[in-house]
Amino acid sequence: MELDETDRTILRILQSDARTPFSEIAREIDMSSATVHDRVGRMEDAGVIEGYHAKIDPRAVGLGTSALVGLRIEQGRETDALERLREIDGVQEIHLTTGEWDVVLRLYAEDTDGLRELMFDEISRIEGFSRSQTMVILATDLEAPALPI
Amino acid sequence: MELDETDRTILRILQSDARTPFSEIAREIDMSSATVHDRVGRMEDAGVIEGYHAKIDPRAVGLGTSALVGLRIEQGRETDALERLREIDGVQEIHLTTGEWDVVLRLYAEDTDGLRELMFDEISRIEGFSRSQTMVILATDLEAPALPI
DNA sequence: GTTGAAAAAATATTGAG
DNA sequence: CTCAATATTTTTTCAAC
Repeated sequence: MELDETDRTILRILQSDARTPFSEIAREIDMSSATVHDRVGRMEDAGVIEGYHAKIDPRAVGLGTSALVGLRIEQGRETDALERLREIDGVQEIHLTTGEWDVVLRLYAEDTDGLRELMFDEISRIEGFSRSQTMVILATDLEAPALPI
Repeated sequence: MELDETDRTILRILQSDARTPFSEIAREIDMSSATVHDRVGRMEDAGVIEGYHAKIDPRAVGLGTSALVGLRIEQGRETDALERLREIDGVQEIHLTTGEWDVVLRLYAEDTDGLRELMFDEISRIEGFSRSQTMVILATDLEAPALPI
């Protein structure tokens, strides 16, 4: 789908606040709210807008500990291993990467003990990983909720 | 702030769809929409809900390439280096970690050339980094927009 | 594609238990 | 904290350009 500058402005606004009324967006882009409604609908249909999500403070829900985990997967076991990773509660992201690791995970847990449980009782039990490295996130300095559109 | 099971259910719903009408949430938790309104407002005020954001497909806006970058920072240069990193367009996340790297970044760029520009023209120019490793994300298998509440 | 206006639906507010 | 009722806003639809 082709996006013009108006579409991109709408995306910027909805990225920073998904609950901005269409009427307010309409004022900012100097068009009617019916147009905003139309354009947003088309971007939703086209998959440009994938969804609207509340951002929750992880600590507030008892998930104060996070980590990045690099994994090496033995050849031929990729599909199975990934499928099992996907099913684990606390595995928030799975990225396939170039470089030292084949896969990098982002984990969330209650505390370091929860992290240990995730690593030893869940992830380590999956066959196919030859090596791993855990990087505990001490602090997140920036986690921009919006892409630089 | 103390969250009861009702609050957590509301959070789960708003995480998966931030635009769910309060009336529908009310039906699901079997309370009035005024109560939902009240609880959501209190969770917003308390910072439990940090915001509502549209999730945009990065490829649709020309940001089809992403990478993780590990960095080592020379002692004493942490504050300055982080501040400059924060200002760079395309640096989406900055995590301070234990282990091999002091800092791990998540970058977004148009393509591999944009990634090179980010790395060589922006990040490498910042003083204080002694070593770095770039892991290009070939694919993202999972990127859950919701925490396991 | 866009618009204004009407209809439908949702949210914000109020007052009371 | 919760609710019902009311007031206000927003979303949605639609005929017309």
